[in-house]
Amino acid sequence: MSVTIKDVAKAAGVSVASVSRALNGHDNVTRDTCERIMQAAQQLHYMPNGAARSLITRRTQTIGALLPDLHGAFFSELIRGIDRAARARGLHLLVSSSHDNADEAAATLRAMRGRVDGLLVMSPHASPGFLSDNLPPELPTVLMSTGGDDDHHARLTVDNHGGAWAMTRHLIDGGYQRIAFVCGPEHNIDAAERLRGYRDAMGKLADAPGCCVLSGDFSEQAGYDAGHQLLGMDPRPQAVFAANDMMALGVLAACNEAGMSVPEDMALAGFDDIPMARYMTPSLSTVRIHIADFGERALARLVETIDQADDKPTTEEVIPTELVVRTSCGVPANNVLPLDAGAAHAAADHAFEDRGQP
Amino acid sequence: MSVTIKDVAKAAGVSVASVSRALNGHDNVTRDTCERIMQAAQQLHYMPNGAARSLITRRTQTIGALLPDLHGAFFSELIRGIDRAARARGLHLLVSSSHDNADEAAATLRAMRGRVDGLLVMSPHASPGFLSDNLPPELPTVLMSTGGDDDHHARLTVDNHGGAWAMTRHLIDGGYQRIAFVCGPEHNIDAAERLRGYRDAMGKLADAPGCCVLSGDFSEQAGYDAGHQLLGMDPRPQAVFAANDMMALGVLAACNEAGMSVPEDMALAGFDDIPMARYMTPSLSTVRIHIADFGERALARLVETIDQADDKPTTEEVIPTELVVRTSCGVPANNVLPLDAGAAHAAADHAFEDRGQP
DNA sequence: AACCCTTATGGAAACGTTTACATTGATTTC
DNA sequence: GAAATCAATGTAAACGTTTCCATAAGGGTT
Repeated sequence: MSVTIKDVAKAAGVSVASVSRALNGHDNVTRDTCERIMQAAQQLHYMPNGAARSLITRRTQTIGALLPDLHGAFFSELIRGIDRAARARGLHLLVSSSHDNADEAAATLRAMRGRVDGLLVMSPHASPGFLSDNLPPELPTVLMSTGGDDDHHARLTVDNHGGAWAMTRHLIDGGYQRIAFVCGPEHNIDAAERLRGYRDAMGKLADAPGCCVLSGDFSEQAGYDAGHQLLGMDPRPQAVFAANDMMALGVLAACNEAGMSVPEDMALAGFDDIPMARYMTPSLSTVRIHIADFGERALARLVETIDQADDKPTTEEVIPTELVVRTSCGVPANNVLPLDAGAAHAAADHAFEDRGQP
Repeated sequence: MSVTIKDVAKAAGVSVASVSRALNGHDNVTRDTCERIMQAAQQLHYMPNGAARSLITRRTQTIGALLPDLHGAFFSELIRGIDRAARARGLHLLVSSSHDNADEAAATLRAMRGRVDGLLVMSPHASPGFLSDNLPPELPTVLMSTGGDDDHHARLTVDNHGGAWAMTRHLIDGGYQRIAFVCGPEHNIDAAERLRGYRDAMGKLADAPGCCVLSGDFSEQAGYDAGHQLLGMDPRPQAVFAANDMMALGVLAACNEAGMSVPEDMALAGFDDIPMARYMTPSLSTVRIHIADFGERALARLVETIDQADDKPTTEEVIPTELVVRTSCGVPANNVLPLDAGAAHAAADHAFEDRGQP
């Protein structure tokens, strides 16, 4: 069996209590014994058992993150932010992806009890009651991009509505009239808010002049399909606003395939500003979310909640978005009208923030 | 305080043993009491404490992953693979990034003891002795892309040498003679192997005719810098092989900025085949690693190790790589010589595997 | 020299489970 | 009808820590 604190105590000729004190850096232990203990521990390759320790300290130094998925540029960035903030505080990260499977997500959530000090939950798929049924009570939790009327927990959301509104406005100001929108998944709260932003900017009504809404699911394939549909329409839309960048990529592929050029024949915009957006040709106009900041902020918020643990202001915090105008929308950033002058800017935002590995 | 198994026992009017049995689905408990217990548990919102449970069962249903970083396309894909395999087995994932900080990595490693059933370690930065000093003994571990002479643990590596060799050969066969190579970080084992593959293909000698090695660190910025250097050389290299895709991206940016076109004025190749590679213009010729498979395989291997736990074959497994010829290298896939015919293929590998979210 | 105060150390309880073992009561078997 | 078997349940030990409390040993201060 593996070596425990008792073995160290025996080897150093002291009691387990002293070993524990020495190893945790308490001051009430002699220099001499302390050294003897350290030496014994090192020699035996002793490593304390985390489960036993956190059983009694009621601290795990770990936070759990339940995300809908772990894959893709968005989550990579999100995890980066969460990890960065966690590391800064010496916390570990227990990640989990639910992949729309509610039962599995529930099981995961229950398994978290006793293993984490707090929970970060992103569950954009509306599912009333799910959280209140399955969140361990008494466990500090921060909800990210999550719907529902749960008001016991702090909540962070992205300004999807504002971002979509701004982009739509930008396209309108650029002179486009028939602007199509490609939706995200049906019951996704982010997707719904983006659609609402588009609609509000277009003039509230679902059948406002120029309004045209296609379904999608945030996947590139869905964008590609939507692109095909768009190209076959009779009064063809002049611009397409996809609810995320991956779908914009799909639309672009469909356009290229059909020999239509973007933005000349069809303007294009996305949402998220994933790293790829600025490398595409044409570079993609999009709505930037500071995704890593989002994650970082959420973790910071969670830690606050853990530290107070009593009074919960349960406020909602909104992460702002930012319009990023590149070439794909055919409209210069300063909102001038001409549709053909959009090829020269966006060369400067070539920030080297990425570090590929390997 | 939060509700424990005792509370449930009291509420159901039984002993804690019965509650435990009922909740874990043992068969030796009456239907009647079982129901009563379940009901009490549900009503009290009881969730078992993972720390207490794994303290006695010696199982955590969690595996730890220590990676150099969590960010970027490569790790995103790797985690996807690991997560997929873990979920399939009902295992949780405790991730951690070491960011080259040895002390921090050591602390993390020790903190894993008692919290995980096994460990996945990727530590491409050569550091002899580090692992043997800090890996919890008796803890099943699989080493990924990790050097050192540790022969107690199973090991998975990528065929970096073979991949780099194949790409270099491809460039040579395409008619290029002066082929430059942009290195990865100095003490990185993946990077070293890729360099070795390049050298071997070029003719072993560091100063073989046409050989030209520039330093780098896998970052886009390094590629950009290397690109600038390359453009200033007198007998300018005809082709550049970057040790990873991100650096290739940087080289491309430098070329574009200088008005040089790829592949006409300078051929370009990368390594990894990150998702972005096929979206760039020109699309990037690269060496594909099935990264997700790599992760999946590593986890499978770890689970095997955990399950046997006694005899350790401690074998090494090599993940194959695959040459992906697109347009940036200016050489068609079938190795014909002309340098100017490389613009029409690679349109078919447009696989919709990605699902951006949101 | 008796006192108190401080400091180092050990003993043992506690954390919330699971499980080996003991106990009970019912059912079968002769 | 008593003995033997069996299923359901309870009791208590164990897992490896931390920490409260008690104890012992110094070290000043009267």
